[in-house]
Amino acid sequence: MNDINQQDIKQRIFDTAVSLFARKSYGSVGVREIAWAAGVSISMISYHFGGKVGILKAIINKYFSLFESMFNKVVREEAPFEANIWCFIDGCVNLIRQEHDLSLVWISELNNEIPEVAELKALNQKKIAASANRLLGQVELDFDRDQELISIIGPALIQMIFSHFISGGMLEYNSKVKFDEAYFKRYVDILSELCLNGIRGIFPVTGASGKAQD
Amino acid sequence: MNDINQQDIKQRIFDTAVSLFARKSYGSVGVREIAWAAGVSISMISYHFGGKVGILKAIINKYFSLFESMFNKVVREEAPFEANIWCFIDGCVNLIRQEHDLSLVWISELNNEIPEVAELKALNQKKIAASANRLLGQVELDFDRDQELISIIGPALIQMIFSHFISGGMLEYNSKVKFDEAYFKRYVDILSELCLNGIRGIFPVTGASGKAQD
Amino acid sequence: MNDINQQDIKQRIFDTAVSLFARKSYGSVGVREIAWAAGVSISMISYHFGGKVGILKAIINKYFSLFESMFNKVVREEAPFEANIWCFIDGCVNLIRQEHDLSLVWISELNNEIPEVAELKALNQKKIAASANRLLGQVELDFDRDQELISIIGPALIQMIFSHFISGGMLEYNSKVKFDEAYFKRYVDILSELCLNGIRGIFPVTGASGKAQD
Amino acid sequence: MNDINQQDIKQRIFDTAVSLFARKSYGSVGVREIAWAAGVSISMISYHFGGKVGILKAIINKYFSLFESMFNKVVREEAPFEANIWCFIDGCVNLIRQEHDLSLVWISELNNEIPEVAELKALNQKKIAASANRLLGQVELDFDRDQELISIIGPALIQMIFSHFISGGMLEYNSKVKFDEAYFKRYVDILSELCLNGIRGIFPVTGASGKAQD
DNA sequence: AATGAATGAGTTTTCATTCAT
DNA sequence: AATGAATGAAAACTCATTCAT
Repeated sequence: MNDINQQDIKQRIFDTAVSLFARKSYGSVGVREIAWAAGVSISMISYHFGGKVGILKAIINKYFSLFESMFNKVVREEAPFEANIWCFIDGCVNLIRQEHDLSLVWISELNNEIPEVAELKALNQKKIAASANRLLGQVELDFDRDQELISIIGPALIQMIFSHFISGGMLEYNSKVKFDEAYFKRYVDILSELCLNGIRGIFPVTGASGKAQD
Repeated sequence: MNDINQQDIKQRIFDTAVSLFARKSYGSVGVREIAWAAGVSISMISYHFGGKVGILKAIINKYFSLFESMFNKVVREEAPFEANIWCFIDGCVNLIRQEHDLSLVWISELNNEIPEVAELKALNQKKIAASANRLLGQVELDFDRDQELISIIGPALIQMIFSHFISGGMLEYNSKVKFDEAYFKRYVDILSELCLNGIRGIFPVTGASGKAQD
Repeated sequence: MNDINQQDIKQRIFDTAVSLFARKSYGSVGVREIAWAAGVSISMISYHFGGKVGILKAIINKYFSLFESMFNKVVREEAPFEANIWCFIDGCVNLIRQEHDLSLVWISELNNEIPEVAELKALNQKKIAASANRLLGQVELDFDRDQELISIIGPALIQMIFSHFISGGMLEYNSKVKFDEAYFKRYVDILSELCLNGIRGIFPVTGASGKAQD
Repeated sequence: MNDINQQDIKQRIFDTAVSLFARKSYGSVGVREIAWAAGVSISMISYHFGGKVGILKAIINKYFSLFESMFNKVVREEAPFEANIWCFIDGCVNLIRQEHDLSLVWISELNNEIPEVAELKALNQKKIAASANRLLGQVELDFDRDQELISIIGPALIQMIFSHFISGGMLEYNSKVKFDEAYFKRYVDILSELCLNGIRGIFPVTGASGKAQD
């Protein structure tokens, strides 16, 4: 084997597993299937990832590093809240589109009960919470009153962003719509409007307009 | 065993499976685990449901019948669009809260690849689409222009409604919030506002205000 | 399958495993080998014994129940110490000859490190110690002085008794000796004499002659 | 790596393997475990010993060379039989104490069924037999009559000597005894007495007193 | 209707060894 | 001399289902 293939194998296992997990869920995919699809021998999975669960952990870690760098790139504290929301949604959508299967595995295996994975989940939660707080830090919030609100809108936003990609087959009944560049531009706009108008409606005067308004 | 137990057994299997599938996903739960947890013999699963997948199909069917009757109860064509949206969200949330595990299994196993289940999925999609159309039928829509919009907001709404229940552990970072009756009242209100304000923002003059408004 | 075979399978697995473990050691025998040799399907091992280690545990338990009932049958507190020693050795030798492989597995896997087996070992130790104490209870011992002595002679006696069966191949160099009934009669006599004369030599006047001497 | 490390590696593998085999038996220890524990790469085992079984062969050879030189040092043909017995037991005990794990592996893997190892066993048997004959050669034996006796007492003596080290955990019920220098002095004395008194009892007049006695 | 023994294909993981470097 | 990636066979075990009772 040459150097290219050596690096290849680990990557090929990873990519194949991501693709299979996304389509069939972690629990329904066996190591054999991954190995066969990747064109490597079964033992390579234990060798490179220490077992099946190791791939999942690698996937989660990978997704988070991508999410984090995306967040740091698109959200700027000096920007207006509205712009940041749009940029965040746009960043998420771009990330999901670029790393479609990876993102899908992450969102799908969120309530995975494997103990080792639960640790990573906990870590992820903290990171997400920290990121979210940076985003929300811009808005003048009465925390005692609005904490509840945030704990509702936060997850709702995430699920909304993922909705198109999760529902997958559910959308097929409407086959006229083409999922092209323009579609996703609209997708981001609509979700962004939905979110901002929604928040404005709920915080009638102060609040959602953000500090940047001043 | 007497007749009471007979019915018992099938029900006990169903309930136990729902609970286990919700916590650990369909793929990660074995028939033995179900049988043991339900206190019945393993063969009973094949006997009553024709196999493991039979339980999943029963779950999906059950959820749909519940969903359908909920929808028919809360959505009224003569009511204003806004009221219907609120009632729909409220109905969904109530259904999820009453049949928490059942709902979770349904939403989680949406992109299950088992062929037999895929058929049910197709059926479900049609039913949901039909229901959604009844809801949306109230609004004056330019279908050629707004079809895209609907195909975005529809799934987004569903995922938003489920967001609190899906994200589960993700919310723990905010431990001050108690998930009581008042919380879910607020939950419905907020999501409803978010949705309606959002739509109003996007359809500035005509549109979202709906036929009923006239 | 008829009733005879049903009971047969578990027993056949047990017997086959005992035979294989005795010849090749627990660690070197796989479940497949056992299943094949016993003419049953591999899953039957997990089914009936909960796994490979379950067979070993069953073996140990079985041996101990045999050992215990043997001990209770041959050792009588009212008999003289010398007679009891002879009877004990004779009982052991008979047990080993009747349950040759079982005994061999037990003695061979004594320092097995499998955790689950260690628990059984501990239990066994207590039982053996209790039995040994009943045997030694007859002798007037200065415990503070003779505890050491007992802790040396006890294991030495056990190993001596097993020596012929452990060494297996080691004896082959002397092929003229036939291992028949007469041989084992001599075997018991010799070991018994060795033991008693040895003890008499060490406890010159009091002691080993035992209470029964009075 | 320099020459020092080269020798180091082979030795480290050997020592680590001896320690692991002693604790967990040959069959239960894998090459990786050895390599990891020794801090060398896995291939080194095949490289230096030609495979896992090569280590075991090396262990057996090593133990025999130690045993042989011990025997030649402690047993002297001109010495009285009793003295030789004591010296032999003392030599064995010292060897076992100095090379505890090595000795344990040897005694534990005696009935190992690996073909390559069986050859070594055969060789060992001859050497032991030859050594034993030198020891017994001192005694006036009627070989036709006493061959049986020897074939019994020989292995019994070996097992007796090892008994303390084999039984390991079995002794724990008697925790007051400390296994110090004085203990092993007593250990040798007791076993020696046991053996000699035993033999004297069996060969009442002639025999065990030995040629050298005259 | 209900059981539990039995199955064989399935699971993941580990094995000792080989090979190119 | 030494490595570590790679392998294929084998490890123990679990799977959902079937079948005689």
